[in-house]
Amino acid sequence: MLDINLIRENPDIVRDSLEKRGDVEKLKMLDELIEYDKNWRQSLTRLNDLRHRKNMITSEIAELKKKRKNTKEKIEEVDDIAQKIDVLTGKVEKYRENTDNILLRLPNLLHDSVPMGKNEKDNVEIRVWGKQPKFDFKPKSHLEIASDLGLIESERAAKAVGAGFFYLKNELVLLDLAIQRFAISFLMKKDFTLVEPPYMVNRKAYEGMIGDPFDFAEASYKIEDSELYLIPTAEYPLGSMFIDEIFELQDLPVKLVGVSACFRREVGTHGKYMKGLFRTHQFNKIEQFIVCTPEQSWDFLEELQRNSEELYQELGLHHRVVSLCSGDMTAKAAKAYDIEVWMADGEFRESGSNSNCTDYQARRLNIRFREKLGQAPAGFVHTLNNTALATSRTMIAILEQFQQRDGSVVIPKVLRPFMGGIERIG
RNA sequence: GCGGGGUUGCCCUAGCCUGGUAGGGGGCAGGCCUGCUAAGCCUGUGGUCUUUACGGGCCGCGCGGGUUCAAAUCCCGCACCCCGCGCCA
Repeated sequence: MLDINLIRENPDIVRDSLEKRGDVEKLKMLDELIEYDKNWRQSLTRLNDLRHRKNMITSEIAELKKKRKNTKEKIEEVDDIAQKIDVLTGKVEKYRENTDNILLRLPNLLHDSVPMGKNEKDNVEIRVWGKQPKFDFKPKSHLEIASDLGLIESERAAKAVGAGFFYLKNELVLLDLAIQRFAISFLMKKDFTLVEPPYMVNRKAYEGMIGDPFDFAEASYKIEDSELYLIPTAEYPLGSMFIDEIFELQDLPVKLVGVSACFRREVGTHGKYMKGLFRTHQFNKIEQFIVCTPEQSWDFLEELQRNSEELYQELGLHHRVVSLCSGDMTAKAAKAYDIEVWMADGEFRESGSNSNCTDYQARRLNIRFREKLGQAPAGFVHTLNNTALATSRTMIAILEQFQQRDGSVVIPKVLRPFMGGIERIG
């Protein structure tokens, strides 16, 4: 959520950012918001005037009562004002509701360094690491590899659950776990605190983290008969751990590594790449999450990025880093990098995403920090989240990049200690 | 699931029975007095509106309703926390 004061004082900054995102609809909403806010403030002033008059008379009544004098006239007068207050209150609330609804839907301000662009085609490649694997045979897709090795059941999953779910078996399960253990060890060495969060959050937490609440219904799995939702990423419960908290300066930054399953409905992704494990309703992910001061967040964005890239490098996976362009940026992010890993059909595809959400989530969730002990909070913290490794997409890359002519797959050295020394599957 | 206790500003706490300006302490900030291991005193302290505020107003006691001229206080509903009991892998 943006600071309403920023919108009042510098609407052009907000407008420029929305134009850069190419979000015509939100530009219109911004103008509406400014109008609603103006009306809200005007009618609030009038309402407060009426309340003031009512309070004055009320205390006069208290005085009269003390002196045992007649209060009938005053009470009639106050009844009259009370009616006007009722009417005006309804108006004020309506204006406020309208501003709030729009405010919640406006995306974060973009950082100056975000490249201009319309969609993912305009993302800017920053680095490519490793060499494209060369095969002297026709490489298979991960789904073929895993099926041929008896490591995956998709048709049976469709019977038991539905499309987009999978049973993993034997070495593929071990690989999944090894990827998680590897990423966890790596990040714990870098002073991240390991957290297994709840796999469900309540509505306030979900809406606070997501950005535009409009996306909410499409993104979330709701638990029937409760206000609980399956998490789409550990980021959600990690961030909402700190709802309404005030951090002391010396307790920042908070560096967390979350380990969890993630659940996504993937509504509205028709036409996108769907093959095999790439887009599933459930997958496991190791997530980096940071809470810090506004001064620290841009350095941490780069630090988180280095961590992710090191993980891919240690795995030996050919990948590239792109800076997301203005049109491809999620609502909550001020700036984001994606890591795209190479797949055997010759494409780089997103396997992780690193975002600085600045104070956008913190303002919604009321997470603040204090500059000095005993003082009132100085402002909102900044939050960042970055995939360390999502097991499904990392497994795709491992299976496809390290496949052999005989159908077997060589396991990256760094993972072997975490899977009982297995060097090769198949 | 049942019973009991609780939720007050940056923190702690009083006020609730018996409705009438949210009081005290701590911390923090500023000021005053003083001068020797220091201490004392005063003022301020949340959000918001008033274009700016010397100022003024409104809101704010877990959340949402209700009663009332007036609600932290009374009534109803809900959430969360603590204790005990029950159930449970």
